[in-house]
Amino acid sequence: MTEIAAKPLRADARRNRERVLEAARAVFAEHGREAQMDDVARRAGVGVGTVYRHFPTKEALVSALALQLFGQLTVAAREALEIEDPWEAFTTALWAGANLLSSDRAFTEIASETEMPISPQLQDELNGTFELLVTRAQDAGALRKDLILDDIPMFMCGIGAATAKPHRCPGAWQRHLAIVIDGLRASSASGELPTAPSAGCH
Amino acid sequence: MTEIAAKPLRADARRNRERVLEAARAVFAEHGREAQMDDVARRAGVGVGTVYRHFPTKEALVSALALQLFGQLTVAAREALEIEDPWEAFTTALWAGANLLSSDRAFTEIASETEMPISPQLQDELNGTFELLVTRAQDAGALRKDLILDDIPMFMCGIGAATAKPHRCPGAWQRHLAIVIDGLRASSASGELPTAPSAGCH
Amino acid sequence: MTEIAAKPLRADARRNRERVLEAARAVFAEHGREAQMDDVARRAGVGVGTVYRHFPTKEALVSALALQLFGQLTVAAREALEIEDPWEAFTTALWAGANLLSSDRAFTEIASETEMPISPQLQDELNGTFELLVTRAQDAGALRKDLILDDIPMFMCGIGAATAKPHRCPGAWQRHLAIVIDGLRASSASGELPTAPSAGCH
Amino acid sequence: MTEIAAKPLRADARRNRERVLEAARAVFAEHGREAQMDDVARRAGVGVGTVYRHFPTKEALVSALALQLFGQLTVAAREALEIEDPWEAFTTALWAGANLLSSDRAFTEIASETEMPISPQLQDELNGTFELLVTRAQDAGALRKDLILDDIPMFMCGIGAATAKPHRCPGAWQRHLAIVIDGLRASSASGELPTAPSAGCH
DNA sequence: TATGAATGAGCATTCATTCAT
DNA sequence: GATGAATGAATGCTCATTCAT
Repeated sequence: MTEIAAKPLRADARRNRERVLEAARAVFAEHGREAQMDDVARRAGVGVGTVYRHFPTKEALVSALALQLFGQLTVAAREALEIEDPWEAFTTALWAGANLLSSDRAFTEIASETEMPISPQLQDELNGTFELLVTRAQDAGALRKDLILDDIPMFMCGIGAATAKPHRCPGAWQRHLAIVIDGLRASSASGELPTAPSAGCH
Repeated sequence: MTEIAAKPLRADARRNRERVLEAARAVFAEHGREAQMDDVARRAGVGVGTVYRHFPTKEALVSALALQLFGQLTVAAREALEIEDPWEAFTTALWAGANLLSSDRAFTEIASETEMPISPQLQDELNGTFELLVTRAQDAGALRKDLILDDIPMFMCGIGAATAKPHRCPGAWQRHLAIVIDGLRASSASGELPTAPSAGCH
Repeated sequence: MTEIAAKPLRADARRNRERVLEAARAVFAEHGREAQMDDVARRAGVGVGTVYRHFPTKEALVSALALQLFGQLTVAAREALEIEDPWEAFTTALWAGANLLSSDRAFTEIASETEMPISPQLQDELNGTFELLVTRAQDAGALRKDLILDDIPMFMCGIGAATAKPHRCPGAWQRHLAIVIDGLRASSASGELPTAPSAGCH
Repeated sequence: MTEIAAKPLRADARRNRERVLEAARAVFAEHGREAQMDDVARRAGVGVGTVYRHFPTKEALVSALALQLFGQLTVAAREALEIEDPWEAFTTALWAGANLLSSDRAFTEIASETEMPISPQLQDELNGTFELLVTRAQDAGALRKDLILDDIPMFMCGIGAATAKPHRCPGAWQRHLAIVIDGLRASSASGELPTAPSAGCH
């Protein structure tokens, strides 16, 4: 009976959490880090107190947003893994990731500023998947051999920046990524990349 | 001697202006837009009032910083123009620009957020110089033909993002740029770049 | 009972709004325009934030104060209108107005500086009421014929000045008004008043 | 010899003092108390330092201004004293004083806020002169007997308020004073004035 | 001595966070 | 649990005053 009574509340709470997250995503996308908690609350149609019930801190809310995005990115990468052609699989994952970033405007800004708050498991899974994508493409002779895993998030950030509001034309980030991908082909490598940073570097 | 006697006060003031600018550069580089005027003042070893005497607004200070950087970038580009080999000239300019960005950490953030506060003349000169670099490299058959001028700042932003504080390893942006440059070779082009935005697209 | 339950929060808020207004009245009365928001907050026993929640700007707070006073003045004038004797009605309104001003010391200063922040309706009502008072007293032959509506606020300001802090003795403004009123009797007029300003002159 | 050398400097200094005072009068007249020392200096064509050399404090500068005005008022009153007809002498003094106030717009504001900084001697002379004017007019049966000396500055303040910038039409203060003067005639008195404040009340 | 650059306390305002209802 | 009013530390900016040149 307690369970029956408890569940509806939980459902309500979860629903509220979703609404807040959704609102936060929209608001932060539009105004970047500068967006205010009150705006999130208003957009979600709840009181600020409710926002704080679910996310004890603005920081925590932003983290949750980041987590969400990385989840989606992981899913996309895993889907790409199912593509047979290793190069196509790899580039598909890149395009998918870039697409995610670009649909969430100010996210790049947020992501760059925040200490990435991903759980180790998610991090591992994401890394693992991309490692597979990279290795397979390299083994197939399509992807340059000197690319390392740590270069990937760097591209993503670059793409994100190309998406940033004020000065880009539509289509800009697609051009950027296309060039980067051309630069990633094994055939494009014009020599070793500089100072490969020590493996686990963050 | 007349010169020394002419503007003794101005000498002091100019010195202070420099100190403020220098401090601002450091502080904004470290904390981004969020840096506080008081911190700039403290770092410069002057009172806030002095900061405001030289830059009537936080915005104005940031603009001055931006102006400075773009000035340096212009100079670097013009120097690169004197290199004979067109491809080397072009890539040298890119490396110089990236180097500037990377030495001024949070500048990317600032640059992305603000309506570029550069004077039209400087803007024109910068554009003109890069246009020359691009055209020459393309005419020499070294640079892919589908690259347009508007792609350049996009790269720069990307590089800047790769420099952003929290998650990059040293050497990361160099790898990023190296890959991008490889992707820019005429020989790397694997087809036309997507949706070339209409020329003057901001 | 429903009423008590209906808006419990609002009740609290409204109470606070009153407290802030009250405090503001006292503080501005004592220090004039120069009074500080923090002082208002302290006097009201609330945080500054609360003051700003109710009045988004110092200016807005001052306006609210002005509005309040003019409201009271309007009420007083309308009450005076019910007195039968036209001269007595008119002078009663003057005394009431002066009394209001004098109980709110620095209001004169505020009133003189600001573009009157009254709603047009209130303005109209106040003007209308005084117009009636003036006309009736003139028609009865008690009030000098050359007095115009625009002279009234001028008297009020004069009275207010007579109330201003530093150099007035208690009772001063009463003497001032008494003399002015004597000067307003039809029988006192020693010739036409100078340059009657064109009617609607502001 | 020192004296010969010193004098020219004194002359310069005095000249500067005049320029500052003049500038201050203009600036304060236009902007009231809010005017800034820098504005005064700029208008006077000197550095702030020079302003401070002559007037150690903003307050002191304002006081000097007030003193100046009271000096002029005293002169005017003494001149009026030479008019034969006692009533005309008295009213002439009033008009002269009002005229002074009205030509120096924001002075009223300043005067009301500041503790009158007149030297006892000047104060005495001003009081003495007006006392004479009042007594003579009363003895002649022209001025109401219940007017006391302390009522005079009150009028002046009232007139000043009528001159204050924002809402008066040209000619307003003249009307005000005309009415007050009519109220001051012995023949206008409709009874004793209220609560005569104890003599030296100031 | 004049100058105007430097100073820094002071003030209006914002916004993340708490807590009474 | 939800609400939104209250809080107050933090921040950009001003301006009277000082002091090196």
